[in-house]
Amino acid sequence: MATANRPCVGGGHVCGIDVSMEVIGGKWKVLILWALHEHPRRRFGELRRLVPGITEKVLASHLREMEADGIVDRVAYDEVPPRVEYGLTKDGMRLNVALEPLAAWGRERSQSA
Amino acid sequence: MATANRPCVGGGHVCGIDVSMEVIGGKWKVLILWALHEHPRRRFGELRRLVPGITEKVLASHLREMEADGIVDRVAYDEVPPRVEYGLTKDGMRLNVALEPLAAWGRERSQSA
DNA sequence: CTGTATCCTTGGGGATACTG
DNA sequence: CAGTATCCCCAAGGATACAG
Repeated sequence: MATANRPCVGGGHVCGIDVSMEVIGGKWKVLILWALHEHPRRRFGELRRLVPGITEKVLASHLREMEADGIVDRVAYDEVPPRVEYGLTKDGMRLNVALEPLAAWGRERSQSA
Repeated sequence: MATANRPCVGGGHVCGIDVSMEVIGGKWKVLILWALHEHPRRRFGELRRLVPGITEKVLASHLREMEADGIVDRVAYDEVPPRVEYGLTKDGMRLNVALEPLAAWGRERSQSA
């Protein structure tokens, strides 16, 4: 999980924001998080439609990274045709909650713009 | 200020997180925000030291973007040698507050790791 | 349907030198 | 001190084709 090479210290304690930024740093990750929050347990194809503009390759790689980071879990059903469902882990849900104030800030900002 | 070309809608309302992500998207921006939060009204050179690893060019361009986004304000004193101070605007402070839960999430995560 | 495999492009950021 | 000006690089993403 590639530790940050930036100290990000102040007054002797770590700020922690850099850790979070690495996890949500991918171009579409917060959007995937948001989609999974509003539409729990979504399939690959549905996710692709829920995040317009993303390509299959990027969606797949982002999902794998998010899985490795423990914020998304993947359940593959052994069927034909294949079926896979993605959902948020507990930690992913907590991340989403932690993201809410930031989202609110963005919403206020686009309103007053 | 380059509007996102991503809809980021769900259930009919905009999520807003994409707006925020554009503002804090630069590689070092959250660190600059954090530094300015812990050390208000800092000079260019001080900031450079407070954010170890950043180059002058990138610090300057990030500061300019953050200024354009209205989260940082720049005060130049007409002296010799030149002296410039950077600080957070009201909106920048609110952004920092909105970032705190995310920072907490990151802190918890590095602890349990 | 759920993905890989390839190939290619772009721009954000790094290194360095220079200036008012 | 507080920045520009250049040049360069590379990894994150995009487009497209193919596979189990």
